[in-house]
Amino acid sequence: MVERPTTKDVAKAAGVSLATVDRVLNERPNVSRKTIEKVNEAVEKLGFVRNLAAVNLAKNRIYRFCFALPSSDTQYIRELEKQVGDADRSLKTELVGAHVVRLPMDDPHAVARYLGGLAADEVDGIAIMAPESPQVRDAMGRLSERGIEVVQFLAGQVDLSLDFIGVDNYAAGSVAGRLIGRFLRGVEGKVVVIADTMRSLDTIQRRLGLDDTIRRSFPNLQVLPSVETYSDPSRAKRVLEHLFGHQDDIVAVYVGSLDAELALTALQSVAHGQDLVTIVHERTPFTEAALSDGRIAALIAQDPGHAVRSAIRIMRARIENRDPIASQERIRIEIILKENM
Amino acid sequence: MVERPTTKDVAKAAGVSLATVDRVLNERPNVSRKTIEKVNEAVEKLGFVRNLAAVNLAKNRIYRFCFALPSSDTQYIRELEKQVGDADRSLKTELVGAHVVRLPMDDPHAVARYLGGLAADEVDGIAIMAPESPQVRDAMGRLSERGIEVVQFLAGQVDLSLDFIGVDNYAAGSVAGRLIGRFLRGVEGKVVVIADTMRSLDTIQRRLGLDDTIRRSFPNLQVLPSVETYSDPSRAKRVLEHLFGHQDDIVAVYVGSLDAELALTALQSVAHGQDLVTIVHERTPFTEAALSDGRIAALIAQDPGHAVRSAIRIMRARIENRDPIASQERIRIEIILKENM
DNA sequence: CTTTTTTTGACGTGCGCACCTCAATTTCTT
DNA sequence: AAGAAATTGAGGTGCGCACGTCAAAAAAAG
Repeated sequence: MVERPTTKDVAKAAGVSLATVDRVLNERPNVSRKTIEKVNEAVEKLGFVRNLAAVNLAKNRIYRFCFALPSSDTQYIRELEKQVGDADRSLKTELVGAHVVRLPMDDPHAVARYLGGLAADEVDGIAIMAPESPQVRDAMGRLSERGIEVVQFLAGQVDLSLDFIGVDNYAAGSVAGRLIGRFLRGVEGKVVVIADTMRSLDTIQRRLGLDDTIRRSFPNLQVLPSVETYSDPSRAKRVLEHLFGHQDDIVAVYVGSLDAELALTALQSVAHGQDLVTIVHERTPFTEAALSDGRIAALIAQDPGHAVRSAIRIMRARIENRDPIASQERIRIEIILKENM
Repeated sequence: MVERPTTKDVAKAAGVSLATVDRVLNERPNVSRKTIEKVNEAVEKLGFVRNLAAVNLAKNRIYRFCFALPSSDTQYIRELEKQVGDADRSLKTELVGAHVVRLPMDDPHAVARYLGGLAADEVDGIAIMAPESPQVRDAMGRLSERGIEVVQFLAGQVDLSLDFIGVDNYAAGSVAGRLIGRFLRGVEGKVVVIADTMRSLDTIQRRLGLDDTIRRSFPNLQVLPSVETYSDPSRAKRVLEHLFGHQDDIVAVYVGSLDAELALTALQSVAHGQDLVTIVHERTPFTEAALSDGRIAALIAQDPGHAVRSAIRIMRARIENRDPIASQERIRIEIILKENM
């Protein structure tokens, strides 16, 4: 049985009092440089590590984390909401709570207004899934200054100094490119890209990754200009009909946004019976079914449960002034086939 | 600010004393059926959840977990060892320690002897990565009875009632099969399977998965009998030379064990310049390099860091009599291409 | 109804740390 | 050297719970 050193041991080893150790450990004022060093040396020497249980108990701290998700009600968002609920339940015992708010992410002012109204005594951290916009970015920065931990969740604001939880979308697009190229093994033809809208940063990055990989590694393929559905089924069908009417050697389809269902439904009525290599993003009941019956060749996904838990761990680590474990928190780009569903 | 209910609140709500609440919560004897129900109802009503920090503090409990890994010194095992070290460091603050012991896994008696010598006061749980064998299985069962939590780590004993951390190897083999079939897109030819030894359960299961998928979905391919290297480079080279000398339409190679380096090195000298779809298991510096430069088409992997952390969480949950979060603990079969390394 | 057994209550202690107050001491100013 | 300021020590309290002791009350057995 190995006894862990306590603050008392540190005090003895450093030749100072408990109060002083406390001052050093909690970075309170009025401690001389020399004393700080003495204590830190003792900490090093003993390998002292704060007992988190005791810290949390003493602080009697409850973490309340909020996930701001889009109000659009897709299967993927619903899955995220469920994961937040699960995390909330299973982390109760560890003194953290998590809840969801739905915000109209297409209205940056409304989002910024909501964020602006948040107070540090109602929530300790917030994970925001909002598309890039200056208003939102500013609001996030201000939250951060007000002492609320902010992370970007699955959707990015460019080059902000906040933590980002989610995959590298350029790489995700590249993966799609390689899968399509590999699955077609030298066949010549054209690749259709379908997206909700190409104005979203994530979609743009995925498209770039796809283009670069295809251009570099699969010159037999040609990527067509993106088709935007604007989440409108009839529009989707119309533009796809036009496309398939004018191009006769389409061999692959890549849906670069989150609404695979809309895109694939439109596609099915337009390109029925054609042998297409189809790649879409994210696991949902719909995409899983499509993968099972072969309408989709592969799925590129990021685990929503992992993303939620990771966001919580990161916010918590930041609040406690610890460094998150980078390797644990990196969200992987998952490739899902029928066999590893 | 929401106040969490405490045992005191439960006592008040149930109309009993703190001592009685304690008796019920910790399942101590001498409590009447009625009282137990009253307390449980109060717990339900208030949504009371034990404060883990307080529990751990009061119990002043330190968890010591052990990872029993094979003494064979491959890159993958070394990576596992590193991950255990990382976990040990980052979980210090949460009162858990983890360390590695290396055992000669090819000697079941030695393994069983080591396990038999373990006492419950030196370790709280052990994760064992040992190939299937009756002796080891028995020893694990006895450990479990002696109050040491045991989990099977990445290598399985069939149908034991212990937790298993690792991927479904049949599915992993199936994934390999689908990747090979997809990447070859109808090309006819033969698939070579290379393994350290086919006597390991994991390897057998992967082979089965591969066979079934190829047979069902890719009748253009034919899987050849497995080649065993016995971890011997010269033997590997010899048998592969023989194989490639007698078969002229080999189109794919699947390395079903963990020693991709040995197999690929032998392969390279034998089948230099041939266009083979090669699939191997696990990320190591070697396999990553091979993936980068195209010698490997894809990697099938299970995240060793995740596996280690998952094993620790599961052992801990078992000790605390909690249920692990199934979805968090499932190890995924990862497909890794150049683009999502 | 008494005796035995079971059930309950009251109370104390300690886990390791944070945070607070009030002196006592040391160091710096002028 | 005297006062002001900075630094340190001593000590207490409480976080929520586990665990132990002892006595009182209630229920079961005779």
